[in-house]
Parts: sequence; structure tokens; C-alpha cells
Amino acid sequence: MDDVAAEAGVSRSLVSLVMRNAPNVSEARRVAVLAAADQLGYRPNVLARNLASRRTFTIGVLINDMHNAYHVEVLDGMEPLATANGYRVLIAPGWHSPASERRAVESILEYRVDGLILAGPQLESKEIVQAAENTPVVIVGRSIRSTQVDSVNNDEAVGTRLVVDHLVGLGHSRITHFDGGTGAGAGARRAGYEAAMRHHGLDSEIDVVRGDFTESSGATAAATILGRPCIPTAIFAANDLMAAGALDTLEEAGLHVPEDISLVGYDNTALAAMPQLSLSTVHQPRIEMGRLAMESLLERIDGRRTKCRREVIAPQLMARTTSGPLRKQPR
Amino acid sequence: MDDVAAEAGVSRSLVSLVMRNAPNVSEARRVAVLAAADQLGYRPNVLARNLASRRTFTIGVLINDMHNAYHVEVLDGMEPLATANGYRVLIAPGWHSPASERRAVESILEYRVDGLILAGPQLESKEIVQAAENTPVVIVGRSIRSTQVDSVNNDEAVGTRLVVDHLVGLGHSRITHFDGGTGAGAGARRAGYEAAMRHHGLDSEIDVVRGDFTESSGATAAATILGRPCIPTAIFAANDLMAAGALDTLEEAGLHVPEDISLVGYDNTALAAMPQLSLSTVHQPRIEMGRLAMESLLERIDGRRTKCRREVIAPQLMARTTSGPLRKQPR
DNA sequence: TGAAGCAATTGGAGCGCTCCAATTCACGAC
DNA sequence: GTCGTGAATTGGAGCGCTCCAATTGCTTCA
Repeated sequence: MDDVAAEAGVSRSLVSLVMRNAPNVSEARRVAVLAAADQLGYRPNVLARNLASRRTFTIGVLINDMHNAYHVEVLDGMEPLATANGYRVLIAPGWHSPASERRAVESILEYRVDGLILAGPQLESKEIVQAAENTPVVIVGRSIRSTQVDSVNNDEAVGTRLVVDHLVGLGHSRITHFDGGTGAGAGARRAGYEAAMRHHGLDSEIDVVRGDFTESSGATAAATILGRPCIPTAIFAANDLMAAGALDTLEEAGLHVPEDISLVGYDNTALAAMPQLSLSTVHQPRIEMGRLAMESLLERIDGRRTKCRREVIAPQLMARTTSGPLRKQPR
Repeated sequence: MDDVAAEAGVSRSLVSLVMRNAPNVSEARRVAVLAAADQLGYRPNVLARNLASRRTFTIGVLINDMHNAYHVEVLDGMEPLATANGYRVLIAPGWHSPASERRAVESILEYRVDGLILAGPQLESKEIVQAAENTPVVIVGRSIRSTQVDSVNNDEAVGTRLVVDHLVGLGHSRITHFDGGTGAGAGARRAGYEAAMRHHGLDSEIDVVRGDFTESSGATAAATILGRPCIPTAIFAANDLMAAGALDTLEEAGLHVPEDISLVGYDNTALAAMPQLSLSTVHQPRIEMGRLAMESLLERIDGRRTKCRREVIAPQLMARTTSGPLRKQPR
């Protein structure tokens, strides 16, 4: 930087002003500095800039599972807004385990990002609240009992209700839920399923098989079901990935979907929309959710808002071909 | 940091040593410092650390398309090795356009990362070489005419040859290629297809329809084919995503795969392996490729190697159910 | 007993930048 | 001419850390 200043015949401060394109710099000097910088191949050091200014203009994003298209699309919604406001986005992959998630958050916080978005975190609430003490945090796909942390959520109660209503409407009553274990939103979906079942007076039919939002856990859960003497007539999987895994296992076992058993997923990922799968599912406006999360975060960062904001988005049922009327008793 | 030093009754330097867990620090002091740090909620500032040490222990990774499971799996292969060597990984999403890719690289370079991995970059070679002047760079899925840049690649010549041999072996001769346009590796696949066709004396049957590695471009290409008076008996798509897009369009048009037309993809993504799709494709050991890329990069960073390393991985044909023997002339 | 040797500590300079207060400059108004 | 004013520019302190050389405290050995 000193070299550039010398080359352009100005002070280091002026170079700094030009590099940040601050106002009140004469056109002549600006051009001179830019030329000198270009000639010397000078590139500002963000580290030093951030250190000195105590601002990074960077948003950290934690993605719980990069393999899940759901999270990637949420990210799609965030990026444009960040860029438009002069922020850059840094991603720390979570690798689907709380421990690695913790490390990722730790790591990104050390970079002193201006804000943090957690997409589907598995961390304990306590840890999240702690992180939010120093840095604005927004969560997507889960909410938390703290006024410091904003959240953007799908209305799980409505979504799960849509699924159960749909299946009951088709004549099903033995509806099993494959849940998402400790994953973000899994608890809410499980609770929603149970509440909806009770609403229809199906308290005694409530049946939950454990899973973890991965394709393989869906397959495992389906295998569990198949091993039972009496299998349900419909399955409600906590997400599309699990539904896809379950579908494979069911078909391999010779069952026809939806004739023998109906299957509904959740999230309406690209996977579900594929004609070969054509999975009935619940749509969430992911891009919009990402956008809202970024919007909330920027409001916090700019200090435009201090009150907690909790967005809850209404989901929509996408009935496709994996769910159908109850026809015969399987097996 | 000074506060911690004061609290623990030692100098700032000692705190620094403890935080980096350097050798030659007495156990007593180490414990005291750690306790003080914990009590005060002290978290080292990476910015300052990196600035002072001129080292970041961070690897920047540019992912061309986060929606493509291929890239995500390459990333999976990189992470463990980086972590094991004390490096953290920062991801800059490329959003599938050269312009945003350029910005992402620019941005990550400003962070003074110790090394950069480009997964399927669309940038011009010149730009990549320029970036490599100051920072070690490894490319995945493409190679470049520079001894400064290492690369890890699939052997496209072999892979494409496998596909064409497979289809010719099934009796096909009218084999159309849906290419990847300007995407990384697209040129090599196109060239490989053409060479393989020539090898079988099918020079006159060479037929390429433009695409860009996205699902929608596969659908468009299929529509193009369907509009012709004489459609081919087999399609070789430049990747699985495009093949999936094509499959939808073909089936909607009433064609049966593989009876009426065979379809082969490339990459063997999870998508292709799904029983509902069961796409014939070419397998690349993605995780291994990611690992190799990281290994190469770390070698460069540590200065263990200065010679250029170009890994070329042998692919493998996965014949599934979308390719079959030539049966009848379609339409 | 003292010199040597090594481990454990410390002070201070400096990484590359921003920010603030101070200074210089240009120009119109009196 | 002189003063005032706002725009343009500058010097220097400091962001939070690392690194180096210097210092201290022990132990060992002649």
C-alpha cells in the first residue's frame, strides 16, 4: 500500500480512501492511485482491512447437509440479497454431525463475520444462543426460545396436517411416520403428525419409526416396517430424501406404490418432482425462506431492528402419484 | 488478550503461545491461561492472527454448481484431509456463471487463503494462471496448460470411449451426444465422443447437440432431437443431470427407454443410481478425486513438491437399465 | 562454585489496513 | 487583501495478534 502511495505520489491514507471508493476524492488522484495499484498488482488485504475497521462485510452460512438440495436452495435465496448489499457469503459445511457443526461455527465465528445464518442446525439451543451474544444469528428450519435469534420457518403444524388430512381423505388410517430424529424441524414434524392423527381420532394408530433425514435412514425405516406382521397402508416420511430411500426398499420387496402402500415426503425437492419418482410431498418456498433469512439478518446487522422476528411460511401440499386411495389390505 | 494475560498473571506472549498450543509451556501456566480465557469468554481473532503470521491455514474451495451432487461429493473427499492437517475449508459458491465465479475467486483470494481448489471452473485459463501466481491452485475436472497448476481429472478419453463402445456393442450407430457447452470437462467429453465414433468408423454419424450440464438443458436437447425427422437410437449425455432431463422429455413424448432409444449419462451421481431412474452412466471416484486434489494442494503449500502433478483417474462404465440392444427403428 | 546449557518466559516491533483529528487548499464574499 | 467555508489530503495512533531477540530460572557438570 505504501508502494502504491509512493508510486502515485500521494499519502497512504488517500490510497485507502480510493480503494474504498470514498467520496471527496478528486478525480485526478483517484485515477492516479488506481493506475499505480494496477501497475503494481496491488490487492487490498481483507484481513488487515477487517481488523482495522472491525467490520468484515461477510455473512457466514452454516449448511447442515450439503447433499440435501433443500439447503442449497435456501442458500440460493440468500446470495443475491447479500451481494446487493455489499456483503459476501462464506460457507462452512456442517457434514451432518453436531460435533463438526460446532467446529464449523467456531471456525466461522473466529473470522468475525458480521452475521451468521444457520440452515437446519443440530446444535443445542444453548450453544446457538451463546453464539448470538456477540453476532447476529438467524436460523432457518427451526426456532429457538430466545429473543436474540430470528428464525424463518415452515409452518410444520400446517404442513403435517395437510399430509395427514390428505391420506385420511384417501381412506388411510394406519399411517406411519418416519421421523428426522434430532435434525432441525424433526421434532415439530413429529409433533404435527401426532396432533393431526389425534385430530382425526386416530390416537391409537400413531406410529413413529426413527430416522435422520438421510436417504439410507429412509431405507432402514422401510425395512423395519416390512419386518412387522402388519404393515401400515401409508407412510409419511419427514423429508423427500427419506421417502426416496423408503421407496426403493418397498419396491424391491415387491410392494406397489401407491396401490399397496402410499408414500408422502416433505420439502418438494427437485428429487420429488422427477417424473420417475413423482413423489407426493409438501412444498416449502425455499428460495423465499433464504431471502427472508438474509433480510432479517441484514436488518439486525444494520441495527434497523432489535425486536425478534419469527417468520412462519405456509406450506402447500403437492399430491403426486405416490399417494392413492386405500385399495386392499396389503399382505 | 491482554485481559486474559492480566487475569492469568502472565504476559501476552505466553497467552499467545498457549492459544497456539506451542511446546515449552509449563502445564501450570497453560492451565491458568486456559481457565482465564474460558472465564473471560476469550476467542482468538483469526483476522489478527492471520495478519500477523502471514498464514491462514485455510483452503478456499470454489464450487461451480452446488446443485450438482458431483461437486459436493468431491468436496466430501477433501474435507477430512484438510482437517487432519489443521486446515479449515472455506467455500465460495460459483452460481454457475463465469462472472460470479470470478467474483467468488477474487473474494476468497482477498482472504489470503493458503491454497485454492477450483472444482469445475468455467474461468478462462489465463485468469486461473494469474491467480496461481501468488497462491497454489489445484483444479478438479479440467486441466490447464500451466506447470503452476496441478489438476485432478477423470480420463475423459477412456470414459467416453467406454460409453460409445457399450452402445456400439448393443448394435447402435446413430448415437447423438448432448454436450456440456463451456462447462469444465465438456470439451474433453465432446472430443472423446467424436474420437470414439471415428474409431468405430461412424464418422458420418457424429452428432452433437449443445447443452450446459443442467437438467433443463438436457430436456431442451431432447426436445430438439424429437423435432427432427429422423431421431437417433441412442443418446450419450455429458452428465447425469442432463440425462435425467432428457429422460423426462423422451418419456413424455411417448418413447420407451431403452426399447425405443438408449440413454447413457456420465458421473454416476446418486441420481443415476436411484432404482426409479437406474441410469447407465460412467462412474468417477469423486471422493478419491477430492482427496487427491487436497493432497496435491497441501504438498504445494508445504513446499514438498514444485513439479506439476496431473492425476488422471480411470473411470468405469455402469451399465444399468436405460441402455439396451437396438430393437426396432423408432418411429 | 561457577560456567554452560536448556527450558520457560517476556517485551517490543510490526503485519496492512482504517479512522480521526489536523492541516492544506481553493474560492467566493466581504 | 482578508476571512470563512467546505472539500481534499495527510500523519499518526491503533486494530489483535505473532515473532524474534532478550531475559530469567533451573539443572548439570567440571
